[in-house]
Amino acid sequence: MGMRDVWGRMGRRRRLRRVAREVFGWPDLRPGQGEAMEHLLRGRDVLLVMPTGGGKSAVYQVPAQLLPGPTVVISPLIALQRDQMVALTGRDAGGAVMVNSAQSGGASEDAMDQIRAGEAEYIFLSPEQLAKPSVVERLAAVRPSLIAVDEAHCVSSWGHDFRPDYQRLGRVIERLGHPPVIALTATASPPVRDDIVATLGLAEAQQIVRGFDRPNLSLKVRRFHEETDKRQALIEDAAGRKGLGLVYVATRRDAEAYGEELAAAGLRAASYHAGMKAADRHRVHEAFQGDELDVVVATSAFGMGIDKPDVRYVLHAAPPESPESYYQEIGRAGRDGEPAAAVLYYRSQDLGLRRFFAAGRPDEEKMLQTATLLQAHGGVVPASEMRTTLEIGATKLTNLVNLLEQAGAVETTGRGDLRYVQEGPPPEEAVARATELDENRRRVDDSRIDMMRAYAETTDCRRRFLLEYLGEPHPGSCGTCDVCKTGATPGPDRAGEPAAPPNNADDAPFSLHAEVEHAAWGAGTVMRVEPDRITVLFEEAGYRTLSLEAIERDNDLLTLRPPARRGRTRQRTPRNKAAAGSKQSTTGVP
DNA sequence: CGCCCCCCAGATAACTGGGGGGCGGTGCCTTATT
Repeated sequence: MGMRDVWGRMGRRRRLRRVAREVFGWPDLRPGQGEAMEHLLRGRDVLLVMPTGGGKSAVYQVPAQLLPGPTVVISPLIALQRDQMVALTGRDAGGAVMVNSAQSGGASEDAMDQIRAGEAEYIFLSPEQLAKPSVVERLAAVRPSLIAVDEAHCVSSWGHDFRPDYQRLGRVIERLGHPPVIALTATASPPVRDDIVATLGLAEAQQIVRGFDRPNLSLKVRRFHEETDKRQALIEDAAGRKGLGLVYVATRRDAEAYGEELAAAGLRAASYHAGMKAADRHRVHEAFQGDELDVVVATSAFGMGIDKPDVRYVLHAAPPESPESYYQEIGRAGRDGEPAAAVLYYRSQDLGLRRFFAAGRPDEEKMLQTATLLQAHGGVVPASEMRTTLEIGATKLTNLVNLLEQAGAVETTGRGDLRYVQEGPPPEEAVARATELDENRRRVDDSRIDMMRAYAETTDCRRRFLLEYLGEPHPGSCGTCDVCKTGATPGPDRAGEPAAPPNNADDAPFSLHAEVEHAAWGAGTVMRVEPDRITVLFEEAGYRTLSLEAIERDNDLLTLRPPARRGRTRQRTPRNKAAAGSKQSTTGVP
């Protein structure tokens, strides 16, 4: 963007410091914060990956004070919008408002009026609000000077089907004149970062990634064959622990069942899942914050926005769908820097539920109908009309439209209406293309589940596994996870197998993060190197593990890609910065 | 994909085993009815 660089570097930093101090009461900027803020003032887009409690919100709040127009904050949960708005209205920061369905239409109108009149600096909304052309038009008219996408990993994890309006935020950003954009998240592996940058359409985004390592978190996996054994062991484990804990389960039913069993074992236990009444959920949340509970048993519904420093353990009764989700969930323990435990109670069968969740396919019949109707019509069709004709809801239609758009068959007008692309492929072909794209995505999702299995069954250092998955090389073993401590995997399948020695990326023919090309699976990046095998993340086939023996046998199977041919840009953060950030984050943030 | 539950058959007195159906997560939003 062509923002004039009216301030020199030192001037910018000084101004940012002053605002941080005078408006927000922060004595100084933390590592990573100042750098990200400066990029925004310079008109650049930023992707910031920083742990919760590291001061992510400050990174958009402070520059917002120095930029001329209002700041649009896109946030996935109304509860998060509310928390942040309340925090801002307590300061002399220019006012904050929100627009959502939890408040009256009048309140949302007032919010818009305040933004228009310059009486509010920050406006909080969900992606679904921004799916309404009227909302986007009104925001565009007040020329926002900054857009913050909070919990940006949702763009990647929820955009595909659950909340498809995330997939459309790139268009919204364009319609709002593409001012500087900052995407914020606590956990994102390199491919997820790329996905966020691509989906939001960030230009030359500066990626600022602080380290992920949490040395005070001990990692452990306990393997079981029988469900009842696993259950009993988990209950005994939790009942014997001191301090506050979280137990993550896969189903609502298990949230209730484990909650009851832990209560019977004498703990102050509460269940939490999305099927509960809002008032009950709220009460559990309050009790958790207020130290009235020993343990919360929850589905993945519990966690976003939580920043309680003294959680001492996170037990998983079942594996989540990816190592990043796992890291996100265990990262809620030990934020105070004191020792905390992360234990996965694992049965390979439990991955079945995750495979089921990942298996959902788009409705091809409705997709074909959508395409056929639009092409036959030849003109612009309002989305609402299409919903009525097809008898489907907004979520489903947005999903189909997203896919058809990616297939080059359908486009949306500025007013949010639908139109068949001139010279676009015929409907049958469009559906075939869209289906293939969707299958690609499912293959990658499936391979993430495979990586979760690999974590649970690894005979190597668990910390290294997670950190390398997240793109942070970790030479050597941590010495504190269960594998490092026992020198062998605790599982029944591979008992007795010696622990793998630390890898030596320099000697390996394919080193960590090398860009490779596979005869059948195409382009990929080496994500993990072990003595006898490597794991590659292929752009279309997902994570695949290849034995070095097979690679040596067939010279054409896997080849290095020359840098010029690399399709996608990986991490732009210099290594030394990531390492410096890593050291900072180990101090723990209360 | 893997489970739980129900039903039924077959054997046997209060059981067991097999087969089939249904279910399983995350949150915006809207809009009509108490």
